[in-house]
Amino acid sequence: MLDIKLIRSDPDAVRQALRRRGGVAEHALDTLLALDTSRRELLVQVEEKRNLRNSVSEEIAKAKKAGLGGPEVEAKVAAMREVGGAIKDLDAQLKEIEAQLEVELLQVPNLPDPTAPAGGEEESREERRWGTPRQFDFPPRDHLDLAAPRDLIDMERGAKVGGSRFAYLKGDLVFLQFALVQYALHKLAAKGFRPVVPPVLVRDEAMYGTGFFPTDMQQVYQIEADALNLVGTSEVPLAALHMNEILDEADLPVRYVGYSTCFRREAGAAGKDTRGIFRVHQFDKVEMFSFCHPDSSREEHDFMWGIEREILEELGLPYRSVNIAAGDLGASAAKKYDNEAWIPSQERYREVTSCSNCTDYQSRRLKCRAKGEKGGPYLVHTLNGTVVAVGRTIIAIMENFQTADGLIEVPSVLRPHIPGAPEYLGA
RNA sequence: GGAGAAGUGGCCGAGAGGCUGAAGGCGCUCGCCUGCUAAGCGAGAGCAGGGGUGAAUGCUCCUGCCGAGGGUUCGAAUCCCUCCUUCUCCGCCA
Repeated sequence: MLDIKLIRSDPDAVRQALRRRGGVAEHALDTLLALDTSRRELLVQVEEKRNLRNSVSEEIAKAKKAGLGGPEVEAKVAAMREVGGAIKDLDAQLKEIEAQLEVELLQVPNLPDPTAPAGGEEESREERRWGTPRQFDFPPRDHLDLAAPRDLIDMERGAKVGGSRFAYLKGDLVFLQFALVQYALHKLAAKGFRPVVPPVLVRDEAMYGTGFFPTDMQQVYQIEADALNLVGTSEVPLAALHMNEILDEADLPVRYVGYSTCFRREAGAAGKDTRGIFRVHQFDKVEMFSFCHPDSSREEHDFMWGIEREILEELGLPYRSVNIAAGDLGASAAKKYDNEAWIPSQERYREVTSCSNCTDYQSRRLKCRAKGEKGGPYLVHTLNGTVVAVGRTIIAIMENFQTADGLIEVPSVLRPHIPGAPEYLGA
């Protein structure tokens, strides 16, 4: 959510920034400004009436205390009864306008960072490239084919039990999954991120607070009976962890690394990435999250992006990093890097991790602030980044490190976390 | 799931329709005082929204905030309803 005061005081700057996203929600600004104006007009009226009522009520109290009843007091009571009615009416109008304002405001995305390229998807800019896609002296298989001989990924039964885009992960891949998780958690904990296993079912409040509602509602599994939502990423419960709180400035940046299962409806993705576990309804992910001082979120963003690259490099996965264009950013993000690992079967780079700076967009909704000796409270900045998206990383490892015999070489950093510390899986 | 109890400022805790944004205590900040510290004395201190004013850090006024949201009333921390949370007992359970 943007600051209505900013929109009020400098609408042109906001307009221009939104234009870099391709003009999203630009049209909403005029509505927003009009609503804001009538809101403030009404507010003054209501408050004047409240003021009147408060002072006259006090007079009534004094008169009664002094034992003075009589017609004068009765007249005042009657007058205030009327004022009370007027307040009620005005209040209802005010509530209505505030609700509209809220609806509009919730739909305006964050202002992009100046260093995010303007324009749509095609304007996203490759910033880095690491490693060289391997030249195979045999035809490389994709992750499903590699899994098939030892039944490591069972899509058929996944579909039988859960429907399409569900899978059973079996055998060695389960160990590989937890090796990745363990490796990621250890690394992040060593860098000062506090490990967290968060709730994966959350209230609407958390979804709105993080900006997934209302924009991405159709991507979310909603449990109507209990008014809960399955999270698509632990970013949601991690961000909401400090909802309605004032953090101590001395504690900033407050960093967490969360491990959770993630659930996504993938509505509108029909026919896209249908093979294997690249795009499924359920996957596990290790996610990092940071609440930081507004002045240092750019550095924090680079720090977190750096961790993501370090991990891909330690795993030995060739990748490239892309600075996502403004028009392709999620609603909450001001800037985002995607890290794309080379997927041999697709002969292209595909997103495995990403890292977003949401500035104060989420914290304003979440009411998450910090306070120091000098000043505050002020809104913190929030950042999130994938540490390991287990499914996609497994795919990348399987495909990049396959042997002609169909074995999978285990990245050395993961071996200690697998029983027997094997060099190859499937041996 | 059933039966009870409770949610007040950074913390503890009073308050049971009318100068209560909220006693008292602890903690905190700034003065004063004693050679330092402690004690003592004095003062101050919350958040949000809005109006006025100023070039500005600001000043000033108003409104709201005693878990959240409604209601009753001239007036609600106090009465009523709904929800949330916590605690106790029973049941169930990994």
